[in-house]
Amino acid sequence: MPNILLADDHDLVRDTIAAYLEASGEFKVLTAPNLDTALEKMGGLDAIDLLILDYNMPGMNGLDGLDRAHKAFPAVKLALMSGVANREVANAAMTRGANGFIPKSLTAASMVNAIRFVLSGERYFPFDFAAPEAPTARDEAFADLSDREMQTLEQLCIGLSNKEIARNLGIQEVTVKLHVKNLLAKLGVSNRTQAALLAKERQLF
Amino acid sequence: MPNILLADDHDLVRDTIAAYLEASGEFKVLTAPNLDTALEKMGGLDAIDLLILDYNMPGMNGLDGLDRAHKAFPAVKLALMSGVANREVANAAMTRGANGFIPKSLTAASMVNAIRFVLSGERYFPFDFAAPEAPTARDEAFADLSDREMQTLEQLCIGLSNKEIARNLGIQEVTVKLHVKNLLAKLGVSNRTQAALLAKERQLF
DNA sequence: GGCGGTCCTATACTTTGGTATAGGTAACTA
DNA sequence: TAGTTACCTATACCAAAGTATAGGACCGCC
Repeated sequence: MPNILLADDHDLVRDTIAAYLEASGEFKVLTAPNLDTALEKMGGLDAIDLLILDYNMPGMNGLDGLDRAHKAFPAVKLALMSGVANREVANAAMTRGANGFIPKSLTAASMVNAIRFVLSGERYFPFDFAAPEAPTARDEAFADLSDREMQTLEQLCIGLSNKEIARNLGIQEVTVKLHVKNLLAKLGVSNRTQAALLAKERQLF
Repeated sequence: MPNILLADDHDLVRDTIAAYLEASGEFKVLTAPNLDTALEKMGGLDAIDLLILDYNMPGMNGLDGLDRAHKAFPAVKLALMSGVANREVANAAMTRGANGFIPKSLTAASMVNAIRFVLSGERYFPFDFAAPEAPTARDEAFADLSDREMQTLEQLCIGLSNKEIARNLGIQEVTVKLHVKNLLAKLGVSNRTQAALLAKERQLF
């Protein structure tokens, strides 16, 4: 019987999903409340076949958690689970070596199918996991940002002033203004607050 | 056997929690993906004893959904479920007539106990539902905001300018500036972007 | 009545944010 | 080689944001 390790910081979600999977009689399910204890458990006696990671969890900053798990246990199959992630996140997860992506919009039965599929060595990646996912013209816009504009946006997302950003990046305030103006245009918003809100909404930082 | 209606927009979470509750053999569980269909189902044949609402769900803007449900079916017990809500939200829910508050940090077994408790007519309200909940000096700060300041903050969170806010609220731009200045001070932040970010982080709007 | 609070407005001011234009460097590319 | 792009800087200007102070209207409260 395959061993599954499920890492999610919400006890309720974790317990119930684990119970549901166990009830199918097909899997043995271990759980962990965060990435670190998950990795510890994987070093233990039980050989884990599949690690399911929640996207929003202590220790998982963005997709870096995937990399950590993959590096530590390259042989173990990885699946990312998320309630909010959009297609971009799913895509990024797959390119980083994940074997599956499980949106929480899935039904419980579909999840079991997906897990079975992944365990059999396939990659499960529901391209249609949600409504057509609004054109996302804006998500593409983020890709158009230059390095400096990206760094500037990151600082905007902490609510810093142009002056502070200039100091942090080691450039002049005028230059920051330029970057801000350009990134506002690229993102199609009209001021820094909207830019910060948009970036946060897209879970960029 | 008591009838429970569980409303959550995440299929996976909803299905597994419902399955877990059903498996206890103590309840009959119906489900709905949003508030509207939940209210529809309650108008049907089955008499619902307890309605469990997810805090973040289409149709639930903040706690208004609680009010709607309570007005439509005053006799039905209400519980709010949330993965992110802080103590303030829980408190507000209770003062609005909810019979229980179920944080997703609860274990599955505790949830069943809580539901049993609520169905017996008690109010379940775990004051200690999370880590000591970081001093949250700032969460209290939100309570200090006057009505107008709150409305102003709400508009800030869409990235509007003072001029636009003034138009929306039907007051002068100077007045908006005053409200902004005051709310910045109360929240302990130094500009509108930080205020918007903070409010969003606390899931206020 | 007076007191305190919220809300609104006004004038006046400083700082910050955003735009426009122009010019310079370096790196990569056709 | 010339052209493109990202990056940096400069000057200048206008708009928006934020601060300070003062005053009036309304309310509930002691």
